[in-house]
Amino acid sequence: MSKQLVVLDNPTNQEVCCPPIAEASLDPGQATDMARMFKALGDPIRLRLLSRITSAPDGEICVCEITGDDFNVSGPTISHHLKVLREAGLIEGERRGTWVYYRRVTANLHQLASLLAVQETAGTV
Amino acid sequence: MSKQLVVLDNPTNQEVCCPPIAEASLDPGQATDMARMFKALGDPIRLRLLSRITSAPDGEICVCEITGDDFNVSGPTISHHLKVLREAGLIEGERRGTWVYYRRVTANLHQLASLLAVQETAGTV
DNA sequence: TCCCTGTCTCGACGTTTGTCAAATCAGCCA
DNA sequence: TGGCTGATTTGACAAACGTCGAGACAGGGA
Repeated sequence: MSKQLVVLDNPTNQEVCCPPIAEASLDPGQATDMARMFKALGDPIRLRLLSRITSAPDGEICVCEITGDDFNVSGPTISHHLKVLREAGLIEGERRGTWVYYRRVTANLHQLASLLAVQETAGTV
Repeated sequence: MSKQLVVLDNPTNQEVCCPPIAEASLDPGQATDMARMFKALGDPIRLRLLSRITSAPDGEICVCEITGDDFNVSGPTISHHLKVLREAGLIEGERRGTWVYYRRVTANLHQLASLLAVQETAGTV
């Protein structure tokens, strides 16, 4: 492994998945892939972490700006949640010298959003 | 309770939540609400159930078309998953005589999708 | 009325998850 | 080289989750 700019990991980086759930039934294999990503979003701390990363002005954020923050949780726990998001393919991390930076994986976030796309039919709750 | 057309439950039916995570950091309260819905999507069986319901031609589907299907899981387990989706506010159920029908809650699905909205910047992974 | 079918609830089980403290790894600098 | 800071891994534990079988409830029909 080279020393600089190592992309930590991003196992589920499939390109494009499937039509919106409103258009056709998801097949079991696709459902497993997508569920892994949704599960990663199923925790308030991870959702806030992802939001911080995704909305960062520079497109990335240093972990040093996160740890011991207003998350009311220990450093290792933050690290654990970042790993879950990383292994789900929603973010990717990179070490630059002392610090580690995270940024979003746009394609996969977009994939989730379009999977949930529904037309707002009038009269529907 | 009246006998016909009883809406089973739909506790988290908040109207509109928050800007996309890419635009501003989610506050803790909103993150908790949204995470509850995402967690409900974090299981392959539930995702497939939601897809079946959401893509049903009539806008709703009878549980009798689901139970003992190709989900490789028992009836009570299907029932459990439907309950999780229901309590997350993603679907709602209604009994009509012998059968129970489920349909999607469009507003909340839309809310999740727009929370994940990201612009596909060129050159981003 | 009684039974039958469809759906849900209850209780139990093994597994997974979220959390922490302690230890470890990675890179910088004296 | 050694020590320092930043970030992750490990090991442990309680809580939550997914699953099932058994039983209960709801409605329809004989």
